[in-house]
Amino acid sequence: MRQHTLDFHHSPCPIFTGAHAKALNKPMDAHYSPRELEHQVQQYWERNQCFKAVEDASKEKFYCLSMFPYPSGKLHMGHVRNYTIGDVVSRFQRMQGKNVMQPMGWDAFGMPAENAAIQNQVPPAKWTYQNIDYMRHQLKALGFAYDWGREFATCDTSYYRWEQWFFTRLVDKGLVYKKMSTVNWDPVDQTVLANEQVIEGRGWRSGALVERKEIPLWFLKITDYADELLADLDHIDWPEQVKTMQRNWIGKSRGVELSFDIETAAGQPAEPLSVYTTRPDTLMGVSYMAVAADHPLAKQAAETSAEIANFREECAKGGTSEAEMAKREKKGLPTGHVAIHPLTGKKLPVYVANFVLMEFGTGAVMAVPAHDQRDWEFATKYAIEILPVIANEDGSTPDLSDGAYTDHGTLINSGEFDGLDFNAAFEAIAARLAELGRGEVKTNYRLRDWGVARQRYWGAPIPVKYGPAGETVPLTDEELPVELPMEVTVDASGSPLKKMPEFSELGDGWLRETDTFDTFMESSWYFARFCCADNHDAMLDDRVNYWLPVDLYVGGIEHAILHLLYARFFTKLMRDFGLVETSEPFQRLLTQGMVIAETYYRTTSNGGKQWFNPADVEVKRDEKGRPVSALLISDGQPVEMGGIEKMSKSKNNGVDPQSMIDKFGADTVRLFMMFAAPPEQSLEWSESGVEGAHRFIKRLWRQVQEHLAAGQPPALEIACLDDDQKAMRRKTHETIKKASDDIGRRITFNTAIAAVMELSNSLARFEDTRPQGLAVAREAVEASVLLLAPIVPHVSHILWERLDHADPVIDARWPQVDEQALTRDTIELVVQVNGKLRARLDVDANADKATVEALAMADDNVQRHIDGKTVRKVIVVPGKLINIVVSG
RNA sequence: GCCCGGAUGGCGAAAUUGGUAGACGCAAGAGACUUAAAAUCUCUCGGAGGUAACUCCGUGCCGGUUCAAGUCCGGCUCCGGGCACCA
Repeated sequence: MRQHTLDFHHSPCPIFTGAHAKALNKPMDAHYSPRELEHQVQQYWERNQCFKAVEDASKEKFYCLSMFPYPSGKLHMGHVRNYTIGDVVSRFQRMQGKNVMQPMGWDAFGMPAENAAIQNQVPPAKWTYQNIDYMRHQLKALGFAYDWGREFATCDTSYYRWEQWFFTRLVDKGLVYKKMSTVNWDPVDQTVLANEQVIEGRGWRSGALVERKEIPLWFLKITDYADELLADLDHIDWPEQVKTMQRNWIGKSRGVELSFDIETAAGQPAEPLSVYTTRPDTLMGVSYMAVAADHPLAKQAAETSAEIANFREECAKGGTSEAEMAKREKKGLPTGHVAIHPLTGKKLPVYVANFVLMEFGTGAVMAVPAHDQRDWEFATKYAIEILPVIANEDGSTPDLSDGAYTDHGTLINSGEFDGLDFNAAFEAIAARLAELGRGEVKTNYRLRDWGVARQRYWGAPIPVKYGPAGETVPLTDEELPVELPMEVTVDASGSPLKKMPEFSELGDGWLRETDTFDTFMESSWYFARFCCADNHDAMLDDRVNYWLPVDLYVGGIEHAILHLLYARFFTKLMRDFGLVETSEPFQRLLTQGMVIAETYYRTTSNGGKQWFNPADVEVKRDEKGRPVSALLISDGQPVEMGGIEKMSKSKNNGVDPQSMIDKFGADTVRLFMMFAAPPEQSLEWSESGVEGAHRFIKRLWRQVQEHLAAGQPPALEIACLDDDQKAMRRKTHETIKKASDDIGRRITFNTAIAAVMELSNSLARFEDTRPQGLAVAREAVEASVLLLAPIVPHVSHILWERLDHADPVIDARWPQVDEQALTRDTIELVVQVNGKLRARLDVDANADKATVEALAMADDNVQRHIDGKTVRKVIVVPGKLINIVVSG
């Protein structure tokens, strides 16, 4: 079954036997041997420190950054794709003459290290640094043009000490505060769980029903910057979809905050009930109020009602994630309290409901079931009045039997406000409420402040201490940094810091904070630290203002909101402290798609699924090449095809980049990654696709060798070329034009590569060995090598050398288009009749409209389709097409 | 549930500003070379009909705008990303 793989290894055209290593320096290598070649080129780069970046005010800078990896063990294909994209852009920009900086580091704090520690009894620090060593080695094997001199890991004290220092400054400026917040509590393991660790409402290790628990936590005032975060989106070159997601996340809205007087069930006094609405125009349609289980009114009702007390307990069960809350069945109970409508005096029932949360807004909502879908569902379920107050576009009363009518419109059933449109009604009702002292117009944000405290060990300690009299004090500069103890034992019961008096007790009754920072804190400023990672006397220095903002940031779309928003916020904080000049960290953003692969499984006896790696499976195809079945290579028995999914451990469909590098070389892996799909789309892994990429590199290699063997070409004499030579030259320059635009502007490497493949195919058919023929071929060959140099840098380095260039290809000038070479004598015009293709004409490039029209009309096939019909119109798109519109 | 995307041959994709649907590659089939295989090279390759010229159909589904729609508009379906403690 593995025969073909073995044959591949033993073929007479070996790609990685050692036999040819010595031959590399001779001009006539028959074979392409990536292993030796890549190693040799990588050594050249390292020896000459080719990618060391130095500030140089005389040159235009280009800071290219890929999202740094979490050191989970080894690289996965998503990393390889991410870093290849960044590397291609970096090398391209260097060939444009820019001063390029491309750094790399490690996002080293996080939960997986703690989980590994629990499983393997290895301290998180040791596990992390081992992983970093292995993954660094892998990155080097891929030939990325990094300035390794700037490398750091966020778990280095020399990094996180500055984060601690900056946090104490934020405390001083009042940008940090502590408040009660809800976390997932595992009552068995007695520990706080991340949302990821809550599966269907239960703790992933203990299986216990998770409870919501309130604890005091540290917050950063990101909401102070909400307006700026929103406005500055207009000044950065990010994908529109990402900007839209951030706008929606910030969720700026204009509404009215108003209050309803309350008559409590037991006659106790109660504060007026405050709510916020973006639809004050529907105020006359309010038919009930809903409050959160933790709202004072609900607590009050629970004192006299066992039913409500039980309901409140039920609401405290389950995880805290918004998705889980939103999917939960909407339930509620009447509290017995009555709210008084501020304009009509109408009595409205007050419900306690599980979909209203104390953390959001005022913890209460006014419900208008006629014009809000969620309110409609709740009202329908509990038989509450549904009163339409907004008319259909035609003025009729909306049909509410299937759901709410949520569009804006003219008011009805609203007394004095009848006939007003949305804007007029908004203003009139807001004004009336203000007049009565019952409400005011208010701008609200969906964005909430950033909770940065984690009850975990493997993170940067929060630099705060608590005094015996209840004081909360940030640590002084002399007390910093707070070093995280490295030799610890981690178990499932939470952070060991809490059990380490040598860490937490400072004497005289003072206690140190044992919570650590959210790991998003580290990833919110690492791009700035890369500019001056060797400075151990300051967080940042002047060099940041040479390099920042990052010119291109490359990473997964999954970071579209949280990481990217926090990094933008942090940049604005640093700016306001005079640490950086820029207001935005990342000028241009490229969000790359996932790497996906086919999955294979067998159903086990207990009904579960056993997943098999694609490398261990052979696919059977029918005569059309359609996959029909798959066999496990080891036992020859069938397996099921489970569809194409994101590469993951759980589906066992991950392909190890290392095995592919060993088998085909880094250039092949890079080429395949860049060719198989545009960067923003998901990329399906295909080993035969990789083989195809490998074939292309071998063909290019051979093409260059054959060209060199044909002899030294003379200087190109453009005036002396015949038509075939001109056509070949036109193809070369068309390719340069397209590839430059594709790589430089569009960032679509797949089409750039396809264009070079076309050039290579044209060149293979161009068998002109006359002196000027060789000169034309030389231009084509050199263009191919230069255009591919950012993508397959190792083989390009060698080929460029063979083509007799003294300077390395990394410093070669990007090829320039000769516009003269692009001109054509004739062009192809398409002729349509009623929009359907009927003929193609070769016409003189300078032919006028009348001539072209006459030629089109004269065509036999066109005549057949317009014969006996009336020509109504002729549309001519110059240089492209003619459409003859006929009828009858 | 809410927010943001995506869907084109057997497969990955291309078509950049509304103007030739399927470039380039993979798989498959046929052939050349070879004792043989591998490698390499040549040809075919959306579906249906036709000896051919050519014709009809075809970009997830339904409808619309336009001389012209993969592309624009309205309504769906399915798949993916995010939802604040995975990173």
